[in-house]
Amino acid sequence: METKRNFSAKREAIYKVISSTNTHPSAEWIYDQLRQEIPDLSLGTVYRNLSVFKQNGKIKSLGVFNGQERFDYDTSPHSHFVCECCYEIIDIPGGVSFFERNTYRYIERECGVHVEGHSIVFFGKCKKCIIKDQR
Amino acid sequence: METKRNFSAKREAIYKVISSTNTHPSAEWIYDQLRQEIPDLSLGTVYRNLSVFKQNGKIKSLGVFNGQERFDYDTSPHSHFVCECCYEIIDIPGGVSFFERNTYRYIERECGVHVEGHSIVFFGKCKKCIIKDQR
DNA sequence: ATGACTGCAAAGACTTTGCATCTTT
DNA sequence: AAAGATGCAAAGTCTTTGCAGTCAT
Repeated sequence: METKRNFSAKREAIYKVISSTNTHPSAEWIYDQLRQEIPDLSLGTVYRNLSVFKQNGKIKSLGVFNGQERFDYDTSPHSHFVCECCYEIIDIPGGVSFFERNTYRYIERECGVHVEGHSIVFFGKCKKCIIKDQR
Repeated sequence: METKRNFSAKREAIYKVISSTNTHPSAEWIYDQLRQEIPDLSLGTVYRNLSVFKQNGKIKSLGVFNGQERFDYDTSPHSHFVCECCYEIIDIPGGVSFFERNTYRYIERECGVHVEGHSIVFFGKCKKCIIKDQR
């Protein structure tokens, strides 16, 4: 059996940042959070570890918004709201995101594909941006 | 009154390409389609016109997949399937994409935001890639 | 003529990667 | 010591943009 190492101080730190925020961060945001604590951290390391986490299934990519890929440590099914002004991403509480299993089957039948997941994103303007624009 | 020009041979050609395909193209794909017909077309022009169409509401962005922004001339509400192997994007027939108006209201109440739209994307493997992988 | 559109190439933004070095086991 | 992780900087990919020239009205 291969013994996978799967530990490093920096990896832990990166995971801690992403799993302790509800900001759905980008690589750079994580990097900025850690610079003070870990001055010799490299942005490449953040990218490499995010890639590892993604493959592990420890995090999920929410897609690219405003040019940056955004991540979520909460891999349970839920949907998101993205502000088109400031690109804040927030979780939507409740079961808005769920599809019946039948929906997957329907698509598979209808399109001849195999469905493995889905993503629901609502767009609009967040509270802060609404207020900001009223001034 | 301002008189908007809103015409150019190249703009028309670009719109014709995007509106005559069901591939949900990227800028580069459109460019490649037109190179033969219009040898002096520039990729920058494709990007600029796509940006115009987006602002016009003549096309919709489906988001960034595999690093490239993909577009749809069909702006009516419908959802999509994206193959995670080859990044083919196909339309899902039927009403899979609709939310009750109440859903928007629910999110607005719950999150304090203003919802303007949404996007539903299913992920998986397309027919071609399923077959390819069986060999 | 005027304002809009375009080609070209440079610049921008984000992400990936090669290689030497450092860590963990 | 061996395998893996990292820093650094270069390279890669996609997109935007400045400017001079072109096109439609």
